Amino acid sequence: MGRSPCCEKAHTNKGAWTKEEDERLIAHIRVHGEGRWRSLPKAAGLLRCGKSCRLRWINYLRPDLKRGNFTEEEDELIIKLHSLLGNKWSLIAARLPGRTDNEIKNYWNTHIRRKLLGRGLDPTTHRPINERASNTTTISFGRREEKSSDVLGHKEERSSSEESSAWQQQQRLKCPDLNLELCIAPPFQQEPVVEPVKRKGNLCFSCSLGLQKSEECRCDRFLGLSTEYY
DNA sequence: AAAGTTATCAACCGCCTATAT
DNA sequence: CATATAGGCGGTTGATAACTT
Repeated sequence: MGRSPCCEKAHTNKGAWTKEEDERLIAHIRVHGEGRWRSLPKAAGLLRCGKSCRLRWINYLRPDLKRGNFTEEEDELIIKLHSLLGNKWSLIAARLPGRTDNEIKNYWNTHIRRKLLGRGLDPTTHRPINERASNTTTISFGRREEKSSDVLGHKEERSSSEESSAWQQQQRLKCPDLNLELCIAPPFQQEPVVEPVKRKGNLCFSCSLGLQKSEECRCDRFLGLSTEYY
């Protein structure tokens, strides 16, 4: 017994949306508003999964979507937010009006990741890549064709090349094709942007309730970042 | 011009959480 | 409190456009 499917898969369309499907979805949401995604397809006369409708609306049809290329300011804001939040794309998207989490996620994977690598920064940790060599310990589990003997102190023990190759053969049998590398690094120490107490104080009541984008919001900062970007 | 490779991005999948019953 | 359901999220896939050989 697995988890029940979110909708009836047998009678639902998949893949790219047609113009007609888009129009039906838009017309339905204009009249009934967002929400009740599970029942929406039937009500709107769509042969789609509710989740698919929600995704199509949020990522593509919503009228407030910005579209177009990301600006340099948006790039830097995404990088800054990612260094603070990690892969929390929905939280990052919440700070970029008109952009969706899916769009930002795709943009990160295709552009920003490379941009950071070009700057010599690890896109995951936001730390310099060459820092890895000095601050990390690498443990390798693997067979080393030529040098395994000297590392483990077997070099002197080998009296002939024949004996050496027999020992290597033995090691191969113990670790067939195993070539794993584990890297251990100290946790990333990010300079706190603001003091925690102060940060809390900067959140207005609606934000403290998790309503960052509400009309009642009186915050001018979020996670220590000025909202001057937009 | 054709074939092969790479980049892009819309859409799907499955898991998790919040809420309703 | 336990269970069911809906919504939301992040990771991944697949189609296709763009580019290279």
